[in-house]
Amino acid sequence: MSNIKATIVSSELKKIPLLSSLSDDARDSFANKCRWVEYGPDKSVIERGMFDTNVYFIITGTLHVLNYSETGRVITYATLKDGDMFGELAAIDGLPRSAWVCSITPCQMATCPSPAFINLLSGNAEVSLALLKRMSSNIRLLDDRLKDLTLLGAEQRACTELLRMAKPDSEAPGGYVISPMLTHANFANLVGVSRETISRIFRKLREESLIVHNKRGLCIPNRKLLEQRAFL
Amino acid sequence: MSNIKATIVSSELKKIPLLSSLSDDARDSFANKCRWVEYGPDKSVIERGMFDTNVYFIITGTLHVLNYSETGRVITYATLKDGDMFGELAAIDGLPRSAWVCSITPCQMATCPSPAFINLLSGNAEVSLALLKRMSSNIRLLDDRLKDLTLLGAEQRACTELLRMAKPDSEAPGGYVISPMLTHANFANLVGVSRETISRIFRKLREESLIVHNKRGLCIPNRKLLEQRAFL
DNA sequence: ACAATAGTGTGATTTGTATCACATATTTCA
DNA sequence: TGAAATATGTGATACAAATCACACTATTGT
Repeated sequence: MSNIKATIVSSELKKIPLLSSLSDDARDSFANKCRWVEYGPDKSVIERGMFDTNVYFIITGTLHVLNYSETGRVITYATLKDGDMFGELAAIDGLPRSAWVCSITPCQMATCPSPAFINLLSGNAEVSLALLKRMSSNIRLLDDRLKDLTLLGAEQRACTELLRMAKPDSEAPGGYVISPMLTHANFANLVGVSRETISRIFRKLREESLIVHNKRGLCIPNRKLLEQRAFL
Repeated sequence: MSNIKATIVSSELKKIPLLSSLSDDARDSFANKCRWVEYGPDKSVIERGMFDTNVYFIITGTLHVLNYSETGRVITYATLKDGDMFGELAAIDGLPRSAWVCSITPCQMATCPSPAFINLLSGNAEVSLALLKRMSSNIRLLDDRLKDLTLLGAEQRACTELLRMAKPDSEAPGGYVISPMLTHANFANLVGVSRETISRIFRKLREESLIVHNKRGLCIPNRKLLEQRAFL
């Protein structure tokens, strides 16, 4: 890779929170170990069971982390966006990939081989700690979803997931939005129910004005009310 | 804490795989930051929502990591044993505890405050990396269980969990054992089904000789057969 | 050795959610 | 602009698993 390209990669890597503690020099030299990769929409970046160990840093684009059953049903673990990373598990433990990662939108990413990543971690306690934090929050989320899945019904889980995804709405004071909203089918995979069930649940929530659909996505006018619904 | 006590703690900490890369000196000085704690059986060590951030290293004893629903139903995430650790999430990110940890048998543990643990990680890339590995395998397990829960039926999940828990049987060549076996109720919480359903599933598996109960616990004479059952 | 407690087995019934089978919208792009 | 492809809405039915209710069996302790 040319130095010019590496310099470009390095400046793009500034957008990755995990690497924010690196000095310019350290980031430059790490960027030298990275490759620039681009994917179109609906492309598979990582496939379950493969033995590659590269780490990916998302500069722009959206991807889904998911798994299939033999019968073709899907479970979605997470939606990844600009600034996120993935592929760290295999890079750390060398085991085969545990899930698929597929691009939704076109994606630009920097990727580096496992040894370069391990080397980065060994030499930078701050990056190491940042990754530990990332993985902690990952585990907390997985714990929560596992709990929801065994202890809650479909409607409660759907509400909980809506609350997790909602961000304060800049255009409606006090309100929350999910924008852009996933398709029912995708949301269903995330919650672990059928598409039809999500459709029925949303109808009810809409009838009670707990959620509102518009062009911006899905709005939650009153978060408290939805929380009440999620907890009983 | 007296130096004598710290020395004892240090030698006990040798049993913790996570700390195995530490030199005697480094371990001694870390042991100085630790406190020795003991719990009887059925005691709560960590409670969901609490803001303490201590890390625990299990010298002897067994504990369960779990969560309750409002209705009293339980989900068990993991069983921890000698050499394991817990409490690292809160120590790393400072957030409230995400689950309960309860002693099953009497327990002896070393515990240290979050800053001492963070300090240990910052100064020891090897320990840091070992923890990253531990958390990676944790995430893989959670991913798997989440997948099983949404994509598989109760019987398949029960078989999968049996396979996960089984270890090669030293007394029966080629066979596997789970020893000691959990109660049906506990196993049910782990798999995310009712106790009665586990009872019925075990009856079927016993009728087909896929599992055998005896005083040592639960034996799996032919792992391959059980795997077949789990995958269809 | 006995009662008390904890764990297990099994039928009958109810429940939630998947599945099937369409109708109806909405978006995409030729 | 119209046709194809995607996404959504909704009833009817099927089914797996929870729940309820109780008998039975081990384990524990005094």
